[in-house]
Amino acid sequence: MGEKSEQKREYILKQAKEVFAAKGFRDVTMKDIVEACEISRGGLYLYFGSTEEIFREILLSELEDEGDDITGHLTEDSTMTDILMLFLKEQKKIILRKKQDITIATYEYLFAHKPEKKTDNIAYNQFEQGVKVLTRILEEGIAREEFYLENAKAEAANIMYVLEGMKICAKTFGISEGKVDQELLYLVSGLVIEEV
Amino acid sequence: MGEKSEQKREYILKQAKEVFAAKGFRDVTMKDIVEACEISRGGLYLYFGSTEEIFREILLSELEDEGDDITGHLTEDSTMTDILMLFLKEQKKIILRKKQDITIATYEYLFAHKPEKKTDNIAYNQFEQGVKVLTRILEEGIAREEFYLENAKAEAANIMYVLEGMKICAKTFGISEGKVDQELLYLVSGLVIEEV
Amino acid sequence: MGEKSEQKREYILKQAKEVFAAKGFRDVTMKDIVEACEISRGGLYLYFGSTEEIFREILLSELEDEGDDITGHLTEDSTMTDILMLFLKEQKKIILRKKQDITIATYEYLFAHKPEKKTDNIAYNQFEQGVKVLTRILEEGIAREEFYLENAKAEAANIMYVLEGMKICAKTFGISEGKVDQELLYLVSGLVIEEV
Amino acid sequence: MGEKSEQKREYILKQAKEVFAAKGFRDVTMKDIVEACEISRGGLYLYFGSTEEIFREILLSELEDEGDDITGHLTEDSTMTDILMLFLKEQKKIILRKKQDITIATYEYLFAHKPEKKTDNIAYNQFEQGVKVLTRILEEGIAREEFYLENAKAEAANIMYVLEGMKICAKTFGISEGKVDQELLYLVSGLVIEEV
DNA sequence: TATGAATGAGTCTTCATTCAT
DNA sequence: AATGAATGAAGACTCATTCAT
Repeated sequence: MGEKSEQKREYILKQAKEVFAAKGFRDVTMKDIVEACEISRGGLYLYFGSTEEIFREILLSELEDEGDDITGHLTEDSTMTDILMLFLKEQKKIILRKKQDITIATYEYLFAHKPEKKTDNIAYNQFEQGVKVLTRILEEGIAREEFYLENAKAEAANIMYVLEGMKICAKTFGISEGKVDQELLYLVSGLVIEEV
Repeated sequence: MGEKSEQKREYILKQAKEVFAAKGFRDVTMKDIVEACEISRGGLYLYFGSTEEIFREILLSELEDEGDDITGHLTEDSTMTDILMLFLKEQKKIILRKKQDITIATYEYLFAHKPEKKTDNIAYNQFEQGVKVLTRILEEGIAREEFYLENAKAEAANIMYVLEGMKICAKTFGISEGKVDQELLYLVSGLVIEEV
Repeated sequence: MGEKSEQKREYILKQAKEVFAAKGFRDVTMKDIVEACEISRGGLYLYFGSTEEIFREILLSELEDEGDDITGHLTEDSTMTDILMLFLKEQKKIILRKKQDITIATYEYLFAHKPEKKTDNIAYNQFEQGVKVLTRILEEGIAREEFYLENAKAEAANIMYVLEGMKICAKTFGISEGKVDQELLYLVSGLVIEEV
Repeated sequence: MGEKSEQKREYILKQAKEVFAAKGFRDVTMKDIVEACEISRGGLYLYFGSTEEIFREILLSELEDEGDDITGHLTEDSTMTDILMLFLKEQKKIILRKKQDITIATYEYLFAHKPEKKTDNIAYNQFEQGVKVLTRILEEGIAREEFYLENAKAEAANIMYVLEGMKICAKTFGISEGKVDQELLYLVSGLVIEEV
């Protein structure tokens, strides 16, 4: 059999995630996770060999959970501006979330674990996925004459950098919700063709 | 006494900076620094009590080194576009630098050391300083009719977020110089009034 | 779980006691105990967190071992003088013992660990316990007209101070067995009603 | 020259005594004394090689300060009971003193520094000196028919043990002034011939 | 004489990891 | 599968003592 009880595996990841959210990545020891799971030291090693391994798993499952939310909305009859706003609102939630937030742990992990191939890099994939989704939204918006833009892809990248910037700022010195709203509004206002 | 030899103090900071650049903040031990300085364990403790203390000092001296570079140019007869480009070029260097780069160490340090007052936070001060400088440049550019912009301050914040975003992306998955140039160009092109 | 193996716990205490008897309290390091037990550094910390903790345990078990020896004899048909002599002989053993003697360690420990409440103080309890036992013996002796005394409790306290005095003298400059006998005899001779 | 400046030597001993009174013997480091004296590390070593050496000196000068106080009174026309009370009052002060009290430091020192010859032992000398003084007082009292006693020397030793006992009890668990008075009164009441 | 920077040995303490049961 | 006692390496920190000035 590949991996003992799949159920227990999931349980460990769930508990461990809370620990990482609370302590970041570097401060977490196997002992912390053992205690959070109320299992034995040896028991944990049966499933995972290190905090790195555990965190990588958590990160991958996070990546799966995200994504396609927006694409589902692309077929609806709402305007592209609405959809863009929806996307940004989702990002805002990520930027400001406090509970179950492994953002700092993720940065700490990434600083210490640069994969050989860029495509193995979770952060890269997440960024590129964002650019892709945004590009689709913007292009469709241009087609529908909602947005005025010459280069959808460049704008998409630009927005993603802003979002990344706000994310790291939120974690290093904190940003108020007001500031985030203000910035997101500024981003959108630059795109939308104002009705006369 | 000004705390033992000021010269040795500087020497330790210099050597330590290299260690932090190479290993980040969390991985660095007092032993690492002792070895890099080729002094005794006790000798280091004569000057600094912890890696935190050492890194804080490095960070503060970094902060001093930066700053007013640009403001000096404000009186010259170059165009504001030139000055903006100069500012961004400086930022580009920071984003892409490999040598003596304590960016990752700084993030790691900040994650673990959130000061009570926001104004004590080095990252916050650095960000706000950037916004201020940019705002001055943009406002002057607007006055001189080089830039077309309604809200200089909002644009300044926007640019700073983009720069922060690129900085963290560079450290988590790497950005090529080309990408940075492209993005910076995109930023500027949105501002400048195109000559007919 | 009753904290790992109770057997090993006892073993550590036994070995540690020898170390404390040999070196006093202050000179003993966790390393000393680790070596005396032939276990690993981390292994010791599994059971005890400090020399203080270990010594406290030893002290408490000592306290249990002592005590009621004498009271058991109170019902027998021996004279009270016999019983008093028995008590003093026991004390003499304590004063003069060399092997497994943690007296000095105990003083060192007490100097450094004064509990808030007097009733938590092991030395106080030991002293008061002695006074109580002696008082009972003396009172019974008075009742049986073996001893001539006006204040049993005061005499009990007096005897205890003498014993404490001899204990500390034995440890600071040494007392010969002859001197102890002489002093104890002097104590008793002052109490007993001489037969005509 | 034997020893640099005698004045500085005395100064160091004076400052050091305060440190020992505050921290006992074992906890005091050369650094503590350096700081208390506000001299340099090397400077202290010029005069003394260790805390042991310093403390020994303090102890010896203490011994000199004590003593003959009482013998001076032997020629006066006060009763021997008065003189005995005076002696005990002096001892009471020692037992209860809090300020400038190096009693604990002395015990700690003695535990670790048993001299070869008993006559080199400060504690022994102090004890024997006490016995001698008391014996003289008691003998004179017997001669004057103030005290009823068969063996002055034995009683003297007995009293000294009681005093030692109270001293150590005071330091390990504390004795109230009332208790000390009570005990001393009990001691004297056993000696004095009651007037009819 | 006097200074105080520098040394390095020694202790404490924590953790990842193993392994007998 | 699971347990948890045991190990030992590694890092932090302090102090007595020396030595160039």
